[in-house]
Amino acid sequence: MSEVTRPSLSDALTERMLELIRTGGHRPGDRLPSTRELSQRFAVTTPTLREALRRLEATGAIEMRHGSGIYVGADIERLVLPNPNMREMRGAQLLELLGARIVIEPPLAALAAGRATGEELAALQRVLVDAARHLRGQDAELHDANMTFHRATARLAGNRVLHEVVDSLLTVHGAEQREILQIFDDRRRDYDEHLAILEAIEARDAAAAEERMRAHLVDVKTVIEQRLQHPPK
Amino acid sequence: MSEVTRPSLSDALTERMLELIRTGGHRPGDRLPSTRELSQRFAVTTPTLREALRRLEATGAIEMRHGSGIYVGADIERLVLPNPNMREMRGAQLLELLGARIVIEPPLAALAAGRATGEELAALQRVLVDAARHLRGQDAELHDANMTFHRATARLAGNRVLHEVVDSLLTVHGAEQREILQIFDDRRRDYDEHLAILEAIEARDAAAAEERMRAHLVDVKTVIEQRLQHPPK
DNA sequence: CATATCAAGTCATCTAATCACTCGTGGCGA
DNA sequence: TCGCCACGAGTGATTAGATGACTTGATATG
Repeated sequence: MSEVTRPSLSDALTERMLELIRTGGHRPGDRLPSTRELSQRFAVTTPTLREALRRLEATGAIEMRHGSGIYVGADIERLVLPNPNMREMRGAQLLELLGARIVIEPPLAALAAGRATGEELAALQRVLVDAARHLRGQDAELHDANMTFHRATARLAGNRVLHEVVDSLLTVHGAEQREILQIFDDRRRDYDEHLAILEAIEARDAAAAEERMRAHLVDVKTVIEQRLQHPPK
Repeated sequence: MSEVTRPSLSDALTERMLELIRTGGHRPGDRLPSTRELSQRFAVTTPTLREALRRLEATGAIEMRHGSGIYVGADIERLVLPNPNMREMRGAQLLELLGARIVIEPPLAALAAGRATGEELAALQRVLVDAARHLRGQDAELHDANMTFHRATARLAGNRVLHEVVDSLLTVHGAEQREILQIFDDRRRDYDEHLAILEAIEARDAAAAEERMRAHLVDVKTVIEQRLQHPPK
């Protein structure tokens, strides 16, 4: 069974700190307790506490001033940790991850069909050629090639924010994504569907590209749902 | 005069780590040297190094996997530390951010209409009531209330991954988002459109909810585009 | 061929100090 | 009285080495 990522002590600490700031009625600029007091209150040592604090500092939630204290950041709304937080989502969320991709990626395929240049299309082709080479190779390499296709398609859409979102989804949820591929386990079908998407984009048929990308992801999701209910012996 | 922050050892370390990733020819997914080796190379102790690593982890530059190693994150290109760092707010990026939201949020509104419970709807209503109170108040508070509506709607869709995506978009690009609101500058219209979306969700009319959310965001985008071309003096 | 076991490599955390910086306070001299 | 400055209590920054927990690939076993 795939344990994705353990919740480390320091992960939990980060959340407890956020909780402390939120429920403690602290406002931007307020000073928080000292590191000594915090480490005692949370029953961890200084270095461990500091790791949690550094994460909060990196996202702007707090500010650490040498010799002075720890202060609540100006942007109180920023009390979310994008990366470590997302990674803690696990397990049954395979389906939710696919659900998210079903919402986001098809429109991207349509956009890509509308604006991809010849050179970009050639690059996308090479990605698939590369994937074909791994059809009988190692799982890891095939997985990489498949993910590269989705990332590349997202990039062709020409919206950096959306590209970032897809990229981040596939990276942050890399473990889940890998598990999905393992359960899906139909290399040929994956490849064929990718090819169909590429052809639609090459033909600059936005509607077809969108529909094929959606069908592709729905396909995968359907298989995963079945496999989860009736695990193959 | 308050010198803001003096460069601490760990600050410098963070930058040296970034430098190592960039100039070391590392690509996303590559494994970096072990903590032990890194701490020796930089001549600091493990805890100090870890603080720097945690910051990089929080911004997505790297990923730390217990027992496995430290890996280069996906967005290797835009690695910035948020301390005194302000994000660039270029016009093109504002439009791309809105473009992303136009792709993602309408389907979420549809999902929300399909599954929101009475209690959740009541909560969403309260958010709008709260926003109404700020229609003549401070910019910051109104902005918060407006963003809360979008976040809350995303949450109602019931897909944690998608909710996380929207939340993350509004948080990470908080500065751009605030600028958008400032340029848009039509409080009444914003509020009315939010209200229309809420009504569609309450009526469990998924199609209408989706369409109104899309219209709302397209509205905003159109205004931003015009304002960017013909800035009001 | 599949499964179970094992060991090396790696991150996570602990402990107990010392060093470096900030800022208010009070002494000192003018 | 006023202003300058030295000082110290409080706080964050860093150190050192050791141990625990986890992952992963190799090996052994059925």
